[in-house]
Amino acid sequence: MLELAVLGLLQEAPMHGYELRKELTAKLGAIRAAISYGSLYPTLRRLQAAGWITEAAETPATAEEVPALTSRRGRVVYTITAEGKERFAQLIAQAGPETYDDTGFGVHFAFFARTDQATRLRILEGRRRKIEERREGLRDVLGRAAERLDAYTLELQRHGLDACEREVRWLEELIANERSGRAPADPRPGTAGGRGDNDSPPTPGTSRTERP
Amino acid sequence: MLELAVLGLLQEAPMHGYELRKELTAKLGAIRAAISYGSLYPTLRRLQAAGWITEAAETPATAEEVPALTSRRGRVVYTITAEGKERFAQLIAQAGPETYDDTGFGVHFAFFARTDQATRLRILEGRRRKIEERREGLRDVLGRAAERLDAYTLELQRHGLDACEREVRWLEELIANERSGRAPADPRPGTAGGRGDNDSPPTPGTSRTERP
DNA sequence: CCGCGATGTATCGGACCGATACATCGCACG
DNA sequence: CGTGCGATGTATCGGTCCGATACATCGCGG
Repeated sequence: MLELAVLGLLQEAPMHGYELRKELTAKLGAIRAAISYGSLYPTLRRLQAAGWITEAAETPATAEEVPALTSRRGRVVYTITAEGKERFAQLIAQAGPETYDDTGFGVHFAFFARTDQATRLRILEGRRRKIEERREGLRDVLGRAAERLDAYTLELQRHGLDACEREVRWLEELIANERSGRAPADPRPGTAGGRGDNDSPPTPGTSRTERP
Repeated sequence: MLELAVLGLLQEAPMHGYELRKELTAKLGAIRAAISYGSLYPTLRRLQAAGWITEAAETPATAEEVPALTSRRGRVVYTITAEGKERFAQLIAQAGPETYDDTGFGVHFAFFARTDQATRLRILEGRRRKIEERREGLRDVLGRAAERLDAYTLELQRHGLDACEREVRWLEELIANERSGRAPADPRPGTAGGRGDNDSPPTPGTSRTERP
């Protein structure tokens, strides 16, 4: 999951670790607390070993007059490679079971602007299915096993059930929007948000496979 | 977290691994998918090594006529020890930072019936504080950094913000109930749910309508 | 009688987290 | 003028937990 997120962010601009973490936190703040350096740095090393990103020590050119007395540790800037972009496209398009759990879905959703419409639809529907299953499980417990459980546990289930129902409704809305070729929460096309580098045209009918 | 959950469940009855997992899934279904055996069995071994649970192979006494031909692997039943109960009480009472994250809070809440009122209040307020912080973070992003983000990411943040606001309201309600000495979602005492083995009297003063 | 789904125990590699360590920089406060 | 503190920045280590996998038994329907 982290792999996908890092690749996605570096596609927007080269960054160093600290910056990456901040951007990650901003982009994924809705679904997870803040990613740890204990995950980030090993992931960066892994990605680099695989050839999907390159690492370049920041040396401001005119800085060699500074002696190596304190062995200045410069920032390390990571840049995505062509292979990395391919890898990202592959990861974003293929949906495994982990694509539909809370974290996995959140990360995929956060990069929907770089995802073609067919895949978006597939992911939204898969997520809906999963949440519906969870919802049924909770309903079962609240119905059949209610007398076995104490009031607090029951209250927890009720709150969870409510959250499920709410998310299903949210997904329904997104799916309907997606089918009618509109951007999220954007009743009329043309106003489509991201000025800048939105790869995939938000309108339907398109969705060609990739570039040469 | 798993440690706390296992200790809590075994306090209700001795169980074997499979059963434990099912109960765990029922009790915590609202907050996490289903715990993996890859976590459960190592945890059981850890708890046993610490002396908090004991492990007993199930041998139905009148079964020695069955030869060891197939080396019948019996079910292993785990029972909590006195030290284990102490450990559980200690874990449930002390609140670290991990007590307030999604999973940690869920597990603590699921055992609120075995938690004294002061601790319940402390945990609910700590959780509220944490969610309020997350909410503020999301509001910041939606306010200040909105133009940097694409429409999908924004939509994700909105949904997350909504969930935060909802949870804060839920917590407020629970806190108010707690302060007034009522069971959750139970406007009048006397109906107090858990008939059975609730160790800690649910509320001060009220609700001693215990049935035979 | 055979297969299949539920019951049941167990391990292994890997992802991710929390704590910790250490170094630099700018600026506010004394 | 210095000094200390919060932000920036890189990095490791131990430990928890997950997903895949393996293997064995049992009851039931076809």
